[in-house]
This record gives sequence, C-alpha cells and structure tokens, in this order.
Amino acid sequence: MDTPARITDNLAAAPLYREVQWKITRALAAGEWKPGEAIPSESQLARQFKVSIGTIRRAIDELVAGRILVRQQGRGTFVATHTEDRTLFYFFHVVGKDGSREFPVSELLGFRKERADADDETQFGLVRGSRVARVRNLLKLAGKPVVLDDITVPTERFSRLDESTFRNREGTIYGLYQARYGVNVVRISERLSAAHPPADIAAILGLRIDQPALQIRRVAYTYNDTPVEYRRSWINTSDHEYLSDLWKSAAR
Amino acid sequence: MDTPARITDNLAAAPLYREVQWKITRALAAGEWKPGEAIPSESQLARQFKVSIGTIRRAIDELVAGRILVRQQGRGTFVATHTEDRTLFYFFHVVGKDGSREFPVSELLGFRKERADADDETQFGLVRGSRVARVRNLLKLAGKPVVLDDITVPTERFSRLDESTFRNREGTIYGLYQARYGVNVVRISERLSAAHPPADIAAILGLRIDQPALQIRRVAYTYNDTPVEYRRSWINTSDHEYLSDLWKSAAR
DNA sequence: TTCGATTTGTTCGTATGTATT
DNA sequence: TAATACATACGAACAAATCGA
Repeated sequence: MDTPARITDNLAAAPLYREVQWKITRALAAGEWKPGEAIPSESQLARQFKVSIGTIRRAIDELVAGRILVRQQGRGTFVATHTEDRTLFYFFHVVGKDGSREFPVSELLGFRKERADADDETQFGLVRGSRVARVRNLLKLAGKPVVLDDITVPTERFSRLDESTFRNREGTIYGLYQARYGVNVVRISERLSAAHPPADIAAILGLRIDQPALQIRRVAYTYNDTPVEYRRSWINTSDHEYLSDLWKSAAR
Repeated sequence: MDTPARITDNLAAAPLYREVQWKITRALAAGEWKPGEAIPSESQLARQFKVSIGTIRRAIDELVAGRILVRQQGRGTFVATHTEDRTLFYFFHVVGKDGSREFPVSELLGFRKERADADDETQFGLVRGSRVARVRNLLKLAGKPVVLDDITVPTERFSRLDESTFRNREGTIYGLYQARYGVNVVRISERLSAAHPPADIAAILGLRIDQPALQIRRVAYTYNDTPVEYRRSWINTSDHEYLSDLWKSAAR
C-alpha cells in the first residue's frame, strides 16, 4: 500500500462529476466568475468539459446545496453573494427570545493593524508575527447593543484594508470581503461557551459585571476550506438567543 | 388570481419526485419500515410507484441528505438509526476545548410523571394539564459531569414509559425512543444562552455559584416536523465547548 | 402583447461500473 | 460465480421561467 500507483488510483477513482466540481470550484477560487455573476450555462459547460449535461448538473447540485452557487430557472446559475437578505441569516444566528429575526445595525468601534501574537497562534493557528488587522465591531438589535465582534484577518489576503473602507461599507462584512477583496466566505465553524466578559466588553454590551455572556470563537472559510477570518464574539443573551437549527431546508 | 383553480394547480404542481418522497416519509412515519431495516430496492419502488428509477433516486436523495435514510452500495437503503457512532455526534455537539470528541457516559438522576405546567406551555407550546414524563439525566465526559439534561416528553407517544426502562437502556436516549417506542428523532432545533444555573444544578456540574453555564433549550422532531421531546440543558463550559459547524459534509 | 430563443427543472430510458451476498 | 443493489454517465424529450425582439 501507499505506492505511487495507489495514489494515482485514488485520484483517478474520483467520479467524473467530482472532477468537474473541482474544476468549477478552482475557477471560483481564481475569481474567474465573480459573486453575483452568472457562470456559463449547463450546455456550455458540458461542451467545454466534454461531459454530458447530467454530469454538469450533478456537479453543480452539491455547490448549490453548499450555498456556493444559486440556480434560477430560465436565467442561469449565479455565484452566491452576501448581499441577499436570505443568505445573511445563514451566518447570523442571533434571534430574539420571542423568536423574532431582525436585521442588525453595525457600528465600527476600533481598527488597527499589528502582528499576530501567541493567542492567535494557539487559538487559530496563525503564524506568530505575521501581519493582521484587528477590527472591533458592534451589532445592535432594536437599538440595543447585543453582539460585540473582535475580528482578526490576515492582511495578505486583504491588501490595503483600512478603517475607512470598513466604516463606509454598504452591507455586511462578508459582503465587503466579497465585493472588495474577492474573498467569498462559504462556511463557518463556531465554538460556544458561557463566560464573564472582560469589563470593557461588559460595559459596551450593557451587562453588569455579575452577568455572563455567550462567547463564540468563529473561523470563516472560503473555497476549499481555506480559513480567511478569525473572530471572537460576545453576545448579551438577556433578550436574545443563539439559534442552532439542524436544519431548516428540505422536505421532511 | 387566487382562484380555487390556482390552489389546485399548486397542489398538482408538485413534481413527481416530491410526491414519491412524501409517500416514503408517510410510510416511515407509519412504521411501515423500521429503523435499521432496509426499505424496498429502488427498482421495486419504481415498479410500485410506477415511476422511473431516476425519480426514485431523486426522491431518496433528499432523505439521505437529511439523515433519514442511509444508502449502502450493493446492500440497500436503510432507515437511519441512533445506534451508529457517527450519527451520534450529529445530535451531540459538546467537544473538548482541545477539540477532542468523546463518548459521554450517561447517569439517570431523576424520573417522574406529572402534568404539563405553565412553563411547558409558554416554552414549548404543550397543552397545559396534559401528561408528561420528566427525566433528569447527567452526561459525564472523562469521568467529570459536563451536561445536565432536564427532559420532558408527552406520554401519549411513549406508552408505559417508566424509570427502569430508562435506567436499563443500552445506548442513547434517542436510541431508546427509536427501538422501544418507534419514535425516530430526525431533527433538532436548539436555542443557546449564557446564564447562572440554579444552585442545585450548579452543584451537580461542579460549578461555583459565580460561574456561568451554557443553557440550551432543545426541541426534537420526528418525521414531518412533529415535535416529540423538549429538553433544557446546562453545560459546564470550563473544559468543553458547543460546536456549531455549518457544515462538515460535501466537497467545497 | 406575442413570439422565439435561451436556460434551468423534471422525467424517462439505457448502459455500465462497483460493492455485497 | 451469479444475482442483486446502489453509483455513475449519457442522452432525449418536454415543461416552466426569463428575456428581448
């Protein structure tokens, strides 16, 4: 086992539709088709890749399920964007205790560039000393502060990222990444715990020092499971909750 | 618009594969095919429903994606069970802060039957005064108490549910529901918040009274989104976290 | 408004490959 | 080995939505 022949076997063993899927994903990662744009039609892709249209559809199916692409009958297939309302709540899980879903209002509280420290290394696996940008962002719901995000992004992917870009953006942060830097967040992984936040954060969220908050460590990924953003959030759960719904879709 | 004809249209407009999917789900809910058993082969179903085998596969696809059915090449398609290790972590989201996944050890702390109270009504929509069973269950990881579950189930679905059945079960609670009462949990919805647990619970979890815990309200559903269990959990997040991963599957 | 071209959605059928028993 | 079952791939035909002439 573990002979070169075997490795070749494994690669060759992948079904055709997965090869096609891989090619499409690679084109997306390369920015060949940009968010909001239509990718070539199924029949065009079929000709281009020299496979049947059914194989193309099979390849696209999973990308649609993963919310990377969006199909529209009669129009085409489009690269998903973060500007649509319905995709927003795929990454934003805070709801009112009465079940209400509300659009958060964002407020930039801080921005600076520095070097990755030991904490970044242990928590997120960043290389110590590499350049990062730190963003502190507050989300308000119904006028009240509910979520405080401390965001860390490696600057190599986000060239010339600065405070005014962040402050003057329209739409969500992931929408900014997407429109301005071509970085498309397609998946997140979050780890939640209960803790007492630092005093400054408690003050921002309007929490007494004896009140706990929900702490979240998030890693956001783009295509091919490449991490692009690290985030530590504190949520005031006096009037709100974190919704983990597995899962809304499909008929069951 | 909005004529009766239009309504009929909408019902008739459902594609064939969705009708088939609905029939399969109905058969599952009726207990026609039981967890662990194989459902009829695709060719048999195709003959039975008088549709092509491709339509059958399309119908089953979504049920497999929803973890209601499991396909095995060369063997058949089976009704998912809660006895398999890999399905366990689909409903159990507590992991070590070092990322370790561990099998919890269960300990029954309390069992009683009573009437649904006002809290059940507001939190879960149960009819006040209906019969319910209350179960208090502790989960230990690495020998230490980490999760305390207060479980409420309406007894109508679980006839002759008693303490010894619960205590002497093998495997998970959902495995018990499935094997003994024919109730197959296929989906859960959870709402998380940070709070100070009641003193008795803090004591069980080994928390000082000034230490917060993660509170979870869970509703578990069987086929057709029918709720079957209500649960309030407290998690000691000193050494563990709640993992929300959207999501592992698919190539991306 | 109508019509036709384009694109995705549904359904069918066939052939072949691969895993299991 | 043979039979069975799911997996992959191809193609055809028609339906439904969209868009512009």
